[in-house]
Amino acid sequence: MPKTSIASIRRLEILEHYYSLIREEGLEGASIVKLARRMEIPSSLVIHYFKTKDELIQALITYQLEQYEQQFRPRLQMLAPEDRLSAVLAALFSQEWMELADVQVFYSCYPLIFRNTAVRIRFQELFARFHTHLTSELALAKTIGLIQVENISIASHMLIVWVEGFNFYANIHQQESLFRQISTELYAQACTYLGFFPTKE
Amino acid sequence: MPKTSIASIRRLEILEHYYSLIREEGLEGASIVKLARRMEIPSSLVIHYFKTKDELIQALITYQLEQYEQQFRPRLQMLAPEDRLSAVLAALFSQEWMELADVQVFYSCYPLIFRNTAVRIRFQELFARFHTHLTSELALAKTIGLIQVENISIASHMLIVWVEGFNFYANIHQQESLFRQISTELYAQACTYLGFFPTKE
DNA sequence: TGAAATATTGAATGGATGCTCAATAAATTG
DNA sequence: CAATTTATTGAGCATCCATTCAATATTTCA
Repeated sequence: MPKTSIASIRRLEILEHYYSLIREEGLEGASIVKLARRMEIPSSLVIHYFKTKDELIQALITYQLEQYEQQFRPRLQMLAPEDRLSAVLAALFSQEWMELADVQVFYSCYPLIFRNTAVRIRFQELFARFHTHLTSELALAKTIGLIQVENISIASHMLIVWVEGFNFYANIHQQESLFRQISTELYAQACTYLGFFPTKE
Repeated sequence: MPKTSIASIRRLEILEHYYSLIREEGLEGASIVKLARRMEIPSSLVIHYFKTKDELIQALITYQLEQYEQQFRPRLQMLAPEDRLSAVLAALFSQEWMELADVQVFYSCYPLIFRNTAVRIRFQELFARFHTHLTSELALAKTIGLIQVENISIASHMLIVWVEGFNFYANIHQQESLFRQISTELYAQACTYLGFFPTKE
């Protein structure tokens, strides 16, 4: 008698398969029939758990954004306050960060914000939380005199813009050397902007 | 006996309708049948000009990226060298700039870079040209001592990252006040980064 | 244990999709 | 003008799609 009923297990199973299907074939290539075939269940079972395709996509996005957030949250909370900020900044522009969410799925869902209000709101919420975390991180750093920047809320927006722009641009080029050049420069420029001078070791 | 044969006219007509169809229904909702219905022609005529759907999408992206480029090119070449850079920078983070390409179409096509090599290359080329223009703009500014930044090639990459990140982030929020705040800050920070101090009027 | 609720199946529906094909109309060119 | 190429049409095909439905199996719980 597990608290997680069979229903929630199945739903999760379906979402995971849907996720990997989209990863391989894109959002437009991922149909319920293909999904069911891949799981070796009738498509009607999928519909049993998600009444319509829109409901499935909605759940997929929630799942995907939760995954993303669950991964970046711990990365923002670690270490002693002095080392912390530089670690956070380095993480933001790292290869590792870019692979938090599967880019294929993430960028396939993104254009839905233009037609699907529910999706737009989910993205807004995600980035609102991202912004909150960054802001409290900057607040901490400012308290102990690590950074000088005046408006930490705006500074957080700036960091997000840089991270997202970096990901967007890097995906197009998939070129190791350019990637490193830009990420290094972004890191340095972010430090300057924040008025932050990490003690090198 | 126009040099543009009836074929190229038709092809363009089809692409324009396809573009506006995607704008309304997204890439996944835009089928050849719907496209033909909207143009009041049989779908086989569409196939006559674009043998497969992939060919149609390919042409659409070329068309879309050309539109985009034809619009930003003139915006980067104007005015006297002294006023020019600040105008360019202001343009990059403007509402107007964001509307150069239809966001719906642009961001719907973007995820194709992950599975469609031809699409990826087209995006690479577009941004390569964008980068070239920006770099020569910065080179000019540096020659006349307007900016101090050392590596103008990297600086151009940075500008692109900021522009794209800004667009990505702004689309999510569609909130006028936040938009203005961030764009103002980005402009200021870009000036600082470049070592550029526009003479205010 | 037995009744009600849920999970699972498989067949079926109507509609859309990408695309083919053969036929006709129009334009181009020798 | 005649021959050939191109543009346009409409019917048709196999396939896939999201979703429905009725029937059966399994689980839950009183």
